[in-house]
Amino acid sequence: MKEKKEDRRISRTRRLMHEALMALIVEKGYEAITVQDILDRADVGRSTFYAHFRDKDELLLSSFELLRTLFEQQQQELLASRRTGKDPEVYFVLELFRHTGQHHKLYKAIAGRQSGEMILKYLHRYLYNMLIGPNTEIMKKRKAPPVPIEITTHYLVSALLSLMTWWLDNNMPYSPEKMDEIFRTLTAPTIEAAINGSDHPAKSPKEFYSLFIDSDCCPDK
Amino acid sequence: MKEKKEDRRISRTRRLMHEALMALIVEKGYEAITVQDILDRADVGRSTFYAHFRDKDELLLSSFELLRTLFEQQQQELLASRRTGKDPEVYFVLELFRHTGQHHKLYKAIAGRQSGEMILKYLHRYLYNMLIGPNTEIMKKRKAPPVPIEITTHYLVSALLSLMTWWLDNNMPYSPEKMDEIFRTLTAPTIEAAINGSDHPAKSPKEFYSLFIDSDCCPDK
Amino acid sequence: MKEKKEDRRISRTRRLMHEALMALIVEKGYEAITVQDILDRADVGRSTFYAHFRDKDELLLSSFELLRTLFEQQQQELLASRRTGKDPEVYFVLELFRHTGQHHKLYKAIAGRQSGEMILKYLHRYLYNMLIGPNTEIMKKRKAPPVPIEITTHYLVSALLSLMTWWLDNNMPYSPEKMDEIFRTLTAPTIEAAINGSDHPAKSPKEFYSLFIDSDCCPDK
Amino acid sequence: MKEKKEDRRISRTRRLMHEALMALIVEKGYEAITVQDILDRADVGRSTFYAHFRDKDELLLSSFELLRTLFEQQQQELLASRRTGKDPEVYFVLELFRHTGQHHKLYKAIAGRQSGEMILKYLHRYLYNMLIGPNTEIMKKRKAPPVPIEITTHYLVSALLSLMTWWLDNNMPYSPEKMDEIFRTLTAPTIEAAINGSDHPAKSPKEFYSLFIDSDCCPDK
DNA sequence: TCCTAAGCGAGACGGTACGTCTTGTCTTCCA
DNA sequence: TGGAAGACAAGACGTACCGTCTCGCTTAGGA
Repeated sequence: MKEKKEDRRISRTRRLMHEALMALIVEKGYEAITVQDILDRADVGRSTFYAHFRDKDELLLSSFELLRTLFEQQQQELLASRRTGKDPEVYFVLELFRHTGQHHKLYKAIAGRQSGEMILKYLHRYLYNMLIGPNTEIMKKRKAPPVPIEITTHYLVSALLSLMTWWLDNNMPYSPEKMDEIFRTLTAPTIEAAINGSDHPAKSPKEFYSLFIDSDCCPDK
Repeated sequence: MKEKKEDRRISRTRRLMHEALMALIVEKGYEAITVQDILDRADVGRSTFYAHFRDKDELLLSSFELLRTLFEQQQQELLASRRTGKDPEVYFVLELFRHTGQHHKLYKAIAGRQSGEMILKYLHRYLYNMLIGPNTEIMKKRKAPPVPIEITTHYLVSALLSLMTWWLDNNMPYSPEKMDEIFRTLTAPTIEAAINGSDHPAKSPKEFYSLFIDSDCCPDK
Repeated sequence: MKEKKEDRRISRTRRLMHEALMALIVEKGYEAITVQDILDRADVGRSTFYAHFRDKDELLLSSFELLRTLFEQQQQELLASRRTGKDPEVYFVLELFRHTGQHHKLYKAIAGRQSGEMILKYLHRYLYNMLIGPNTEIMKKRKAPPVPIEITTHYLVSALLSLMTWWLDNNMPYSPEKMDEIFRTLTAPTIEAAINGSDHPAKSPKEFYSLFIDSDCCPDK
Repeated sequence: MKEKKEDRRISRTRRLMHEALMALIVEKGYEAITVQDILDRADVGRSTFYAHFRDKDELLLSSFELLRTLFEQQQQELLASRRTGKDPEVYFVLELFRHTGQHHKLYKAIAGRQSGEMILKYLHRYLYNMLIGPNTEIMKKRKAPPVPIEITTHYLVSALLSLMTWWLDNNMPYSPEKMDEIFRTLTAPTIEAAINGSDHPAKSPKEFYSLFIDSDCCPDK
């Protein structure tokens, strides 16, 4: 009981700092934020900050884990509520797009310009771990897939994240549902192909590249 | 005549700074480098540096453009030399893997952990511009592709880059040729599907996700 | 009865802090000591410390008063024990040198390099008050001494303290008795001169300075 | 010639900092001064400060050496100008009192409250070195002085400094000439006594202490 | 016997100064 | 006279202490 109170006091400070960070990220972007900015906004002492976090990055990561936890809780609730019905119908990627869309200001500020690096790496690892389990399961049933399993997984995660960042960077011109559909359209055949040799094996280079390179390309500026 | 000499002098300075940057990147990674480090290594005055480049990033970009130029020249030469023969057989992605493999120390330091952000953005833009032209051409001939063309292009570029970085970050366990093949295996069906509705339209979500998520996934922590 | 016990409890804490301070002073010198050091050493809570002392200095002063009390008690006892005999023979300065010599570790750490300022001021005041009474008495009996009485007193105290610190800083190369003798040798004529015009009045500047400055002195580096 | 200019630039910054320090010392006392205060006052960057001085103390010492140099130059000039006449008549202690009186604001702020420690130590060393030479000379001519020579010198220096600080702390109630006279009155017999056994040897303790301690002294509060 | 007040430890907290570091500007010198 | 050298201002960083504070614990005396 007493522990609870102390915990609350402690986390009050942490919460203040998280909130300050979030507000500041939306305002001026992560990189431009100074530790002092956070202190001023959160009305917190410098030493307090460093007592809780090694640096700005650790605070960001910590905030991010809060977001992740939030997302996962929502997923659990959704799952639970729908399970009462007959059909679960909870699709991860769709929910991810929805969640991201809801917090788009935050995600855009975070994953858009800078700091993206770190956060994207984090997300990549997170999603990778999410997929690697099921994927390995599936793979074990088949034999000798034409593409190594980690590559496929890495590839799929990158693909998802690239759609995500494109979506955010372009002000979300489509609905989460549409994005989900696009994702499925683009990756489904790849998955098919990567798992079993698929019906049509890898095209020869010549065949493949003739698909879209038909001129002496003079790219860029 | 003297202008020539002066030009050389100038570029001597620039070259020194480029070399210093490259050496330092390999040594300690881009982010950890200080302008002062570069000055010391290149034995150059502070003002000299800022006379040539706005900041560290501009120097990196500048160095990168040198690399790109080198790559393009190699491509031209290759193309020229092979064109004398009957069959061009110059495949862009393959050459890209080869080139990257050759300079892997540099690319790893640059595109690996740090600084990746900026350089990857740069590369993304570069490759995007390379593809967007041909792609648009192709698209015009078809009608109403199921996925917007910019998304497809963005997607493909991200896919290529993700393979690239995976390859570098994992110490290039496969040959460039193998990577090229993997790339083709993974993207060919996607291209097919994105351009014309393909034979099999997007699977329903339920169908799709059942492909690899068959359990209450409890990823990571 | 209860007060007694409580007092004991209280003073137990205070005693711990005093002891910690003393030990730490000998170890690393007063200035280098942190309040935290004291807390750790005394195994005492931060708030407890500040409940007893405003700051580090107050603790030092308080410790010092303990020492002074000790010294005075010793003096009283000595006085009492000797008074039973015929001749008191308790000479203040001599006892001071003896006392200081006994606790030289402490005094050296305190009055040597650091913190000296405060403690020396304190001692100065203490000794000054000790002398000012008797001196004034004596002075009243004479008329118009050539040097104002406060100056003489201040001077004598400084002289004593300077011998004291010299003695401590140089690892006490002489016995307390010898130091006492030196003190008397150096100050007796001054006292004589300061009180009554003495037999020989102040020398003229020329005469005086010719005593020891006979060359163009080029002091120091 | 060019060096001169550079020197001037460099010293311009240093001069600004010295001036700022002096002004601030008079205003609020040395200890209360923050490095930031100095920077603000001198309109100088933080790094610049630390490029020139390790810390606040080093700046103070440096300033002090400037003062010392000033004093010594004045002495030289005085000496030179008077030497043209028949009689040098430059008396060191007198001039010291005069110099101190001229800059009393500064000296009071510096040597009064805090920082005194360091500066007084410095002065002590300075004056000690000034005396030790001539004194040793004189001593060599006599044999076996009753008080070791270093002690006498240390004693005299302390005596001078104690008069100095008393004078400053009490708002200079006497003229430099009077202080000089007092100094001579107080120290002349001591010097006499310390050098040769003097006419009257050290009084016995009983005799000596009866001079001013005639009651059970209850000093201090 | 329980109760209440105080001494106490633990340590979170706001605040301030420090000395380090890096950046980009600006002045000065030299060839 | 234009480029190199490097002094400089600006200001963020992470560290170290400080003195205040809130919180429960223990304990001892009075009910």
